[in-house]
Amino acid sequence: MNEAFKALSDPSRRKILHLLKKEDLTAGEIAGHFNMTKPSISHHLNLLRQANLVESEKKGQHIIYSLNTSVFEDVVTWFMDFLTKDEEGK
Amino acid sequence: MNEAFKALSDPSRRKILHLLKKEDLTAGEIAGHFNMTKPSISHHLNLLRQANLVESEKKGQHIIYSLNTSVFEDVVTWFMDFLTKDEEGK
DNA sequence: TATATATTTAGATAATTATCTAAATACCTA
DNA sequence: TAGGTATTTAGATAATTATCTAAATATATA
Repeated sequence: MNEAFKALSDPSRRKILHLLKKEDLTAGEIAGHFNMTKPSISHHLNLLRQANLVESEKKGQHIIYSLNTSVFEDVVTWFMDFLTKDEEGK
Repeated sequence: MNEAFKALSDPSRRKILHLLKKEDLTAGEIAGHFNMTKPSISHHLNLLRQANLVESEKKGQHIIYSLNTSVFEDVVTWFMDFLTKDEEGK
C-alpha cells in the first residue's frame, strides 16, 4: 500500500483521479486538463497504475484510463483504524 | 489537505502514527523505535504536526505527542467520495 | 549556578521525484 | 507502405525531501 500513499501525495495525480471519477478518459484527454507535457502526464499515470489506483486499456490508437476502486477500499480501511477507539483493558 | 497527503506518503511517518494510536509518547520514545537520529525524527514530527495529524504538548523537559484524529476524518471523507457510485442521470 | 538531559534548529549533502525535450513505438488510414 | 496521430520511453536537469552532524534552546537538578 506504500505505492498508493506515495501516488496520492501529488496534487496532479489526485486531480487525475477526480477526473476519472466522472468518466473514463484517454491519456490525451487527461493531459488536456493540465499545463504539463504529455510525457509528464504519462509518468503520473504510470505511478497511478503501479499503485493500482487506475487501470488502462488499449483501444486502437488510444489508451483509456479508468479508476480502480479496490485499493481505495484498502486505504479507507487503513484510515478507519485510526478513528476507531481501542476499548480499554480489552 | 495537501499537507496531510504528503505527510502520509512516508512509511516512517505512518509508523509514528501507528505508535501514537496505542499511546501518547515523548519525542525521545518515538525516536527509540527507529534507526534514525533524533533530529530526523523531529523533522518528521514537525511535518505531521503541520498536517494536523498529531498534536504536541510540552511537559517539563519532555514533549508529548498524540494523535489528532480530525484530519483523519477529512481524509476518509475524501476517499469515500471515490467509493460512492454516481447515480446515472441524476 | 554549573551540568546533564530532551528536543529542536541550522546548515550541508545525498536521494528521490517532477518535469522537460527528443526519440521510439504502435496503430490507423489514404 | 508512407504519413499522421496517440502515447510511451529515454535521458537530462531542476526541485523537493530525507537524513546527517553540530550547535542552540529549554528544563531539571545537584
